[in-house]
Amino acid sequence: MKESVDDVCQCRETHPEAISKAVEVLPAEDTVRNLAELFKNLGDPTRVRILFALSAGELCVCDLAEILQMSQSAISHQLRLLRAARIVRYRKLGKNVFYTLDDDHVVLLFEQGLAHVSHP
Amino acid sequence: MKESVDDVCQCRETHPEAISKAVEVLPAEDTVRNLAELFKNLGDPTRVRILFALSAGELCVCDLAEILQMSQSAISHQLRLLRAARIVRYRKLGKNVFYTLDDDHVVLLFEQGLAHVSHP
DNA sequence: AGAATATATGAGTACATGTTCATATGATGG
DNA sequence: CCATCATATGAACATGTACTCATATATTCT
Repeated sequence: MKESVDDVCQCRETHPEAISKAVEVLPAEDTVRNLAELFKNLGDPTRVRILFALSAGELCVCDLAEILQMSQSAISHQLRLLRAARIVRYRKLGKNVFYTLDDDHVVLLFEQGLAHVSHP
Repeated sequence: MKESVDDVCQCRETHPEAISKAVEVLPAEDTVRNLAELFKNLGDPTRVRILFALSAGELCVCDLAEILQMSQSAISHQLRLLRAARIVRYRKLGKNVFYTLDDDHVVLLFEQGLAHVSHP
């Protein structure tokens, strides 16, 4: 990510008021990055399905593999990401590891997202 | 994406009730794909910033390049994606093309997302 | 202790993604 | 009509991603 002021558009006809208004609205770099990261984590069909499944209740890795008809390894890799993003939580119980949604924000995001997907 | 039933986890100790409950909750393939696609589109810092900027009002490509301090080309490529996803709308006016948020779902999603990002 | 089960992880690979650079398109003004 | 400005787009490239396969870790049972 190289930065140089001259990389920027050389248009002359900008709209200063609109620009400063937009600049004010822009959140901190960190916030933007975290928000994008969150959405990126929700932006994969496998993870979406995992999270939908977990919205019905606690499940172990094996259950998820069965539900999604995917390999245990594939599921495990995805759960790793979701754990790192603190989207899911887990508890070990014997040989099993049970996963749950960390909170209900995800469900709300899904509902909101579905409202958009189910277009006009 | 290869599919074979034997690719699936060979655990014996699954939880049938939890599984069928989860399976019921799983939306159609299409729905999952569309939802994931939506989130994927929101899952990039550049696009997040573009959308935040647009939440303050209509902007032309040039304005966005100035605001984000990025090349016109980079912005244009991202707007292409956002257009295709029907997240933004545009109108041509002379040499300029002005972009706006297609609806306010995105703002709601951002608010919801920020609530999650601003942790416990 | 040793076998079996459940999960995690590292390497490898095919494919997607975000940017740059160069150039095309399309509108406006001399 | 030609030059200029605003935007769009294609190719190229470097990086990221999602899976598979093989293997490691950890727990339970005998």
